[in-house]
Amino acid sequence: MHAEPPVRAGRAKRLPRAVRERQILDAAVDVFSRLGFHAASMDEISEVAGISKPMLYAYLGSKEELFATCIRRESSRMMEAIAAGVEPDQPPDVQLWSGLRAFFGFVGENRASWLVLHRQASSQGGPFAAELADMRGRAISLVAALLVHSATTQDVPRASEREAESLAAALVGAGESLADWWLDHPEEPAGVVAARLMNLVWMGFGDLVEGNVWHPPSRRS
Amino acid sequence: MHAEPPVRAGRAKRLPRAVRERQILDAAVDVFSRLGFHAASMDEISEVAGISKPMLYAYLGSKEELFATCIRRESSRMMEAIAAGVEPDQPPDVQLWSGLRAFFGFVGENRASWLVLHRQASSQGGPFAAELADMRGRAISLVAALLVHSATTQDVPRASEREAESLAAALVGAGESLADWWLDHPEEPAGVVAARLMNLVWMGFGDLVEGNVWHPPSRRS
DNA sequence: TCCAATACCTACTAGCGAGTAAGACTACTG
DNA sequence: CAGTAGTCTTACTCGCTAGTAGGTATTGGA
Repeated sequence: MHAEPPVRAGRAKRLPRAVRERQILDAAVDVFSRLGFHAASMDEISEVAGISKPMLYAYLGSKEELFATCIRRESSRMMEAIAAGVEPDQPPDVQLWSGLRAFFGFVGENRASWLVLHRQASSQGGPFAAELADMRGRAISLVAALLVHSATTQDVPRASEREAESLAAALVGAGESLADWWLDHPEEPAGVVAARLMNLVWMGFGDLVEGNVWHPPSRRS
Repeated sequence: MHAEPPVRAGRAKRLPRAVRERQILDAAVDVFSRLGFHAASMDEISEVAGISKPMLYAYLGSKEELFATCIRRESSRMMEAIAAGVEPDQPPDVQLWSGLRAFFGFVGENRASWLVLHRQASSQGGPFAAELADMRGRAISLVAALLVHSATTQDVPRASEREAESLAAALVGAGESLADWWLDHPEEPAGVVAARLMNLVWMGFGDLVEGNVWHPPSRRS
């Protein structure tokens, strides 16, 4: 009746550019993850960010540029999280295990990021697909290198480059799909989901149906 | 210079409704697979189909209805192809193998269908996601049932319902991802790609890096 | 206290694309 | 040669959204 700013006061508080840009990117990731690239409107993003549309354009450029920036930021965050979690001096199975743990940990704590990266970016044909395919390609190459390395270590040089890469693609896809499944069954802890995938790809169904499971080497005993 | 209708003559030849509907659906799958749901316009679909826009609406309804119809048709085709390829009276590993062969065979011969199903449908939040998730869910359940069955056959009842389902989700995702990878490496035959995935999920990396591979039981020797 | 830079806004334009109104062509039926 | 049912078209309306023009607060320095 006489008072006002419960939501969306007329004018936003004045803030330095760097801070606003982060807020805008946060809002953009949120909206893009919920609606997808096309269905998301710049009006809604600006509203969620708490500023007006021209600010968006002044700071982040066009809609496409904004989306690309989101993808770059989120993919960097994810790759860093995984790199931080992996233990490079361990045997291959342990490296894979720690990588999977880090991946599922990230997804669990950054659902919006994951949705933008996995669903939205891959389905837009624009320059984003390239951006995204690039990150995905790096992940696949990483896994492929791990495979080749562990194979050659065992004196089994039969894994060709292409074979390793295709297996890595399958593994990455399995991780993505399992992450999606996990979003619908959030009651499970990240470690359990990661362990399942680890068992699948390391042991295989053939072993699993016979009761043979993989488990991490105990740290201290 | 005096004759013409190489492209888009003024008026389309008169055809019975059923035939036109098939043409329209073919065109729609093509355009949707290239551009995605939102970026595809009804104008372009009608042009590719060789008719005018009101025909689209008269026969197939709104854009959403059209897309849903595409998804239903293509998913049915795929499920039938897989069902036709699987051999129900065989042991679990052979069943899985024949299913994978059928799947990659279908994708290889129906790239557009696959793109619509996998990329476009899953990223639209509308009622399509439900439609698509439904088919995907059926596939996952099928695999899960196969897993549970093969586990119980071996007197290892430890695979819980949920565990089997999540493993099946991972496997389906691995198949999808590998199919996408395959689109970028089409020189490989379907059977080779299918065999790789079969080895991965049945034997596991642990066996593969040691040189142990799975291969189908020879039919006649 | 003035000034300039930077943050921020309201209020538009422009164009694309879903969906439709109203009618024209074709073919079969009597 | 009607008449009628089904096929097919041109030529719109109308809403929505990317992007912008032009102007107003706020701050910090001279």
